[in-house]
Amino acid sequence: MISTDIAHIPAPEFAQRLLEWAAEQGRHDLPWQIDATPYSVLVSEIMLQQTQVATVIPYYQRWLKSFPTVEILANAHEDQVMAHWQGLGYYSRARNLHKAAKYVLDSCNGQFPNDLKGLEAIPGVGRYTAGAVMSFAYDNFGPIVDGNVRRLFCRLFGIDGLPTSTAVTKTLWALAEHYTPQTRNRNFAQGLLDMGATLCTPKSPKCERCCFADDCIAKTQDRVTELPTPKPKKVIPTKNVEFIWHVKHHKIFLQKRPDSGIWGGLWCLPESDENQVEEKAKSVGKFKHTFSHYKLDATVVHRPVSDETGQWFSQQELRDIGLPKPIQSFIDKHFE
DNA sequence: AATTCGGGGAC
DNA sequence: GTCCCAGAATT
Repeated sequence: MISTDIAHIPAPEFAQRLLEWAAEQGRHDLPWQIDATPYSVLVSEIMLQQTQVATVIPYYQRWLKSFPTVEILANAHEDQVMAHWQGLGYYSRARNLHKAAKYVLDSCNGQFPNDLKGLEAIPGVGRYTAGAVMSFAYDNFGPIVDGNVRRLFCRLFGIDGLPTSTAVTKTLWALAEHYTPQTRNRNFAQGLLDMGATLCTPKSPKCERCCFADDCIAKTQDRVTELPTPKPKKVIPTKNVEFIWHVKHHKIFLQKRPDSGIWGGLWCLPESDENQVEEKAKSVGKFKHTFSHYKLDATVVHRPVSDETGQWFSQQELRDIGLPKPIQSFIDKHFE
């Protein structure tokens, strides 16, 4: 149980007010809200992890067109799966979603689990996604805590401390379980997300349209700009990397990157082993790229490569595999 | 408890 | 440029 000291709004009243707000001001035309099935909800939720709605929409549409059912996804080739994820980032999500389809087919007799525990056993599905599938696919009890809920709750209940810290996270989940009703869960969960995404935004929240403004600790104590507690920023390092340019007979030589690490599972120009580099090679070109946790300073050079370690691709074939965008863009400039 | 996974929207 | 996004898995 959570103390009424923090949860200062009665649960039934909270749900009622949120549902009413959602009916009037919520989002009702997102692609994954149409004919939601456990599979389509899972696809959308995995894509939406740390990724904004506007970015996901075209990927979601293409995905369901190519992989309309969990069976078709399970039987698809990995390269085709990765190609559909090209440019979306966090590529382990794609590999896990592929694994998830195989898991549902092989270990669940093709039937999606319909409880939180069963859903969390699916590769790539954590506590948030399990709750989201329960709510959106089954319209059943499924508490959710994502970035939207963190921000909304930290303000509404006046919670200090880093919103992703262990202590605050524990409080947020307790609040989510406390306030999540037993009915109308689809509308309830959607309302929470809509409120965080469209009203209780990081900057200049639209408190005048909020159904909880009178009860919001941050608002009533004029601490909206202080909550949630901002993350301390840190400087990101720069990595210098060499990629290898190997072109023969209008074909380019690529290697599949290991599952772990950046661009995992994508085809890419071979990366030269720094320890093996003895002499300066002729540079083909350079490019820079910024990730969230480091900067990449890349040089592309001519170097010998063992043919066993990869495959040759024509310009045409490059379109059917997943290449990192900076690599794709470099190749487009220099190939042919 | 910290780190590692991308890329882009919004400002 | 900065901040952060319908987080999960790994160390």
